Amino acid sequence: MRGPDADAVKNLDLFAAMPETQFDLMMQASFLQRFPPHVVLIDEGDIPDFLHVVLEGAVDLFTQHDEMESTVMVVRPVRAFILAAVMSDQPYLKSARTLENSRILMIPVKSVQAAFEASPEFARAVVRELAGAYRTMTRELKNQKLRTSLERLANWIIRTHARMGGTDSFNLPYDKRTLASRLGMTPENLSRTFSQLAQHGVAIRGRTIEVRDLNTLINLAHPNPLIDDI
Amino acid sequence: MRGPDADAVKNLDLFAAMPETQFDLMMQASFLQRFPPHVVLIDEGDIPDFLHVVLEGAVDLFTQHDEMESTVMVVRPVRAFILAAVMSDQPYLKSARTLENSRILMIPVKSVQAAFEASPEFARAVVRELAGAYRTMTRELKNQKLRTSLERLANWIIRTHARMGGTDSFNLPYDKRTLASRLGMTPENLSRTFSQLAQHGVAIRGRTIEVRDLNTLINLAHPNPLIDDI
DNA sequence: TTTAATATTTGACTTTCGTCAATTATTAAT
DNA sequence: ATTAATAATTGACGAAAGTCAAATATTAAA
Repeated sequence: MRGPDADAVKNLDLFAAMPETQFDLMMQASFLQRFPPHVVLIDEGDIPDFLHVVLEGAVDLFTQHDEMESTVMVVRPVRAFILAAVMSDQPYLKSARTLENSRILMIPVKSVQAAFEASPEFARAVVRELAGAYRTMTRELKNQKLRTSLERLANWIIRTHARMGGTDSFNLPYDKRTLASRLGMTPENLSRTFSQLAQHGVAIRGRTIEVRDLNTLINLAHPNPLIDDI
Repeated sequence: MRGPDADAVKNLDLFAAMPETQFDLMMQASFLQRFPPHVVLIDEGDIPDFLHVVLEGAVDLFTQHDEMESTVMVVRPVRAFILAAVMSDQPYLKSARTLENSRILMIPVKSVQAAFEASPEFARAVVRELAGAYRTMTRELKNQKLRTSLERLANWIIRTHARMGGTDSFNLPYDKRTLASRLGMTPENLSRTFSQLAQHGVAIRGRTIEVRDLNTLINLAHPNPLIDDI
């Protein structure tokens, strides 16, 4: 792979410090694919064969058990996902599916592992990435264990509001079913929880969320830098 | 530090492949401390100064927010903990306190980072450890999001039963308050959930758990290798 | 041991959240 | 634009889990 896509990938923290030749070697073994929405890219339990990088679109990392299903996170460009399974040669613990039309770069596991052996810069970056992923998961577990669903939603809105640039009103980045699952609740409960937020400075019209009174919302949500990554 | 303690540490996956001289260098900068039960070793939010290794006793990794507190995991010998914060120079996301009389090895962050730069073997081990820690946290989150507290307790018993060597009856490794928190429920709810398990092949007398009918218990719990690490 | 402190259990009750079914919106397809 | 399909909301209800207080156990201390 070459061109602007390769540049975008090379600009990732994960690959930026890697020697150019090593990176090119890895890219030569990799390929790019387009997928329509709702295509399953990874089945949990499978042994990893590729490191995936979202270049465009969005990927839902989810998991199933008994009749239950839950979205763990949504990955957006440009970002690699499920590095831990790749680096440890262990079965995927999460499945992955596209949420939208997406372009995904697939780097063979062997190439990633070879690059890791060959490049100390890349090795350092892998450690940073894994440590960051671990910490993200720790935050998520804390969010889940220490908060009610009202608080989780309130904090999600605060965080997303900030990510969208702090503009008063923004659109949901994915459908409410996915958001509910991501936040660990049912769609019905999400719907009711949204209504509750009317008393706390938030207005919802369809997919549009308007933060009318951020202070009131913060007062309810109790955002915490050791949970919310703010 | 020298002697059998150093040997135990050197035998950890994390340090086993490291060159002897490098390891000795690290140990020279480290020190060993004894702590009584319920001593706080780490406060979440602080910047890491040591990598900790439990040599004896048990350490509770927990987190607090609003009036809530939750145990994330209990670390037993011989095991390092909170490596991710150390490797990424970021604030601890969890606090740590002893549950019992414990001996803790404290390795200065600088020494760990120096060893990481100097030894590719250690670098590889760090990646394995972080990837494993990430996966443990992923499992924990799945456990929390996909299961009821009855199922979490049932699976915890199956797992602990297996770890204790599969003997029919074993003792709780820590008090019920901590177990409840670890499993994401209140002590009252744990107590009631234990009673429910009487109909599913488990008998509880004080701290002793007897697995009377493992098949019945498994039938309730639905253990899953992608959650339970079995 | 006996007492005091702490941990656990139980009861009564509330809150949170899930389920199922019926509507109502929204989106996609003809 | 009309229809069909899908998504979201609402109501009615039940189940799961939390809270508070009191009663029992258990453990630690005198």
